[in-house]
Amino acid sequence: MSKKQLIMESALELFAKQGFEATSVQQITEHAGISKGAFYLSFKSKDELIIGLIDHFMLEFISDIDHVVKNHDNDKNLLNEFYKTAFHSFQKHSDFAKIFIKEQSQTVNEELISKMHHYDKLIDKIILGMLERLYGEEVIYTKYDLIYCVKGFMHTYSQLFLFFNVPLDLHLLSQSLAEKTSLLAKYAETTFITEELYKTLNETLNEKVTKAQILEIIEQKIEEIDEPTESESLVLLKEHIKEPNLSPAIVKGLLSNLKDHSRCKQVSYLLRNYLEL
Amino acid sequence: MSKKQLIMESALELFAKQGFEATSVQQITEHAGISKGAFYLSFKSKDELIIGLIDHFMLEFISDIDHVVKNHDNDKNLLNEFYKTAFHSFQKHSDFAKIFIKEQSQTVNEELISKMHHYDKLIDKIILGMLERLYGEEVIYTKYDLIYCVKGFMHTYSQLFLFFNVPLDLHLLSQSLAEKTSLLAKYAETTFITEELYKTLNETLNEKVTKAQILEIIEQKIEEIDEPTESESLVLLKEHIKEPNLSPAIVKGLLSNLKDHSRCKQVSYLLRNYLEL
DNA sequence: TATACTAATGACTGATTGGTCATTTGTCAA
DNA sequence: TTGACAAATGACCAATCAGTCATTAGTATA
Repeated sequence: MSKKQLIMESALELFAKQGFEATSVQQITEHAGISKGAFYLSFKSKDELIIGLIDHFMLEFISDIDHVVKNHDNDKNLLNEFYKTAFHSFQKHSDFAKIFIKEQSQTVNEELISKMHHYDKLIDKIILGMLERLYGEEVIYTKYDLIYCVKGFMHTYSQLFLFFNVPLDLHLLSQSLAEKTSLLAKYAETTFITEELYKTLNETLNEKVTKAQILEIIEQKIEEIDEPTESESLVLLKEHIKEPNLSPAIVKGLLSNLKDHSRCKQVSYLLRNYLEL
Repeated sequence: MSKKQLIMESALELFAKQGFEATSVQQITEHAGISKGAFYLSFKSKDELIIGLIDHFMLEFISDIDHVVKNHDNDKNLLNEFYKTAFHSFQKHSDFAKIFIKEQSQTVNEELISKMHHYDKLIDKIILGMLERLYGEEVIYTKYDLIYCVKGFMHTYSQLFLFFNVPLDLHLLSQSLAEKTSLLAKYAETTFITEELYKTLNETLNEKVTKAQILEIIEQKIEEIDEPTESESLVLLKEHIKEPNLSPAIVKGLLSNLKDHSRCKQVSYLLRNYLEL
């Protein structure tokens, strides 16, 4: 494990327990068994660390639910699978989920706030796509409102397994929320969040991932990954992004090499978005 | 205005903007135009201040919605009035609402956590009473689940006017949520939070379960369960709790016998908590 | 073994924290 | 005007913070 990963894991645990502000760099380095100086060899600052954590896990979460919505072929079960995937991800990375909920609107750091909004919008987009696919014209006026209901459900119910250590039947939970969502989609008529209001709320942020950002993420992944296929695919794609030199078919093939690798699928998602595929 | 009130108002503003941890006593006293020493004449510590704030506003909020539920005589409009009152209160005390959402699960302070749980339970009770009054037998199995839906709606939609400064039509919002709640109450069937799960959650929140309580729960389960493995495991664990006589490995094994049985996993959870495993 | 280079250390800095307390200021009645 | 007492002050404390950097340890090459 790289030092960077070691630090991130230690920090994750402490941030989840105490919150970001209340956790000192000293505590993190002691918990990781390294010196304070070593921390600053991996991260320029404490802020850079939390942003790294947010990026890492949010990308994984988003690529997970995006994958389900894009590739699940049984519409009847899609809602169910969506919730199951989301909650499974929360449970798997419960320390991160705690941090995410805690720092969601509590931070002072400007960059972090816009990061959060950015990811929130990506989630919105995925939920919206799902609702459109499932209900089409039926929800044309209510879909923006429904996004908030879905997120409301996810928030309240996720508290259950995040902050009370209760064993829960995620399958039943997903089924229950799928039923509720479906009921609202089919019968709710009084919409509060219209398309216009939704657009107004979100017009604040509209930034794409920059070339530099995506290159940095790929480089980080290359160091992290040992498997030759994935590693080589990443190197080739990195060069292609610096200066396009591969045919669409090759790019697509390389991306599919990454799609099913658990630690590469989020970068695969980012690349698909960046290359507009 | 008393010095105490002056300090509370200044702190409210700063906590809402920056969070509790990130706001220093110095900042508060400067903002209030008093000396640092004067702060400690009114409050024994910074923690006492935040607890005072939580108490003050939560009591007002809770008495507001309780009053609506208890005294509103037109059942047809009750849901609507409930949401309107809640959101009106959020809007009127938006600084406090921000603090409440931010610190809800982020704080380290033990007293504050139990305060929060206490008020959360009071809110639950009010919502539950409202649902029972409106739908009676109809929601006998779904009402605990519905509490979480109502709170989910309140949480997501309140973010809108708390963190985006957009003028919103609270009347329409309340109407929309009342319709949604009513739909779920009438048609939702797949309940996730059963009465038993709800009670389990709230028991663990409270002070620790006592030995007598846990023994009683186990005895009740033993009578309820027919399967020999689960039943025998319960009997052995009961003896172990009366007087510890089993090795950690055996205890762990017995608990895992219970974990996957749908009607035993709650008691398994309680035991794990009680035995601090 | 000698050299060159990177990785890692932890004592240190200056700033800030929550909280204290000797001192000053303000307000009374006598 | 004086004395008594409460209200208010802010310099001060030890602890802790994020971040730095001269120094050392470890490793690879010649």
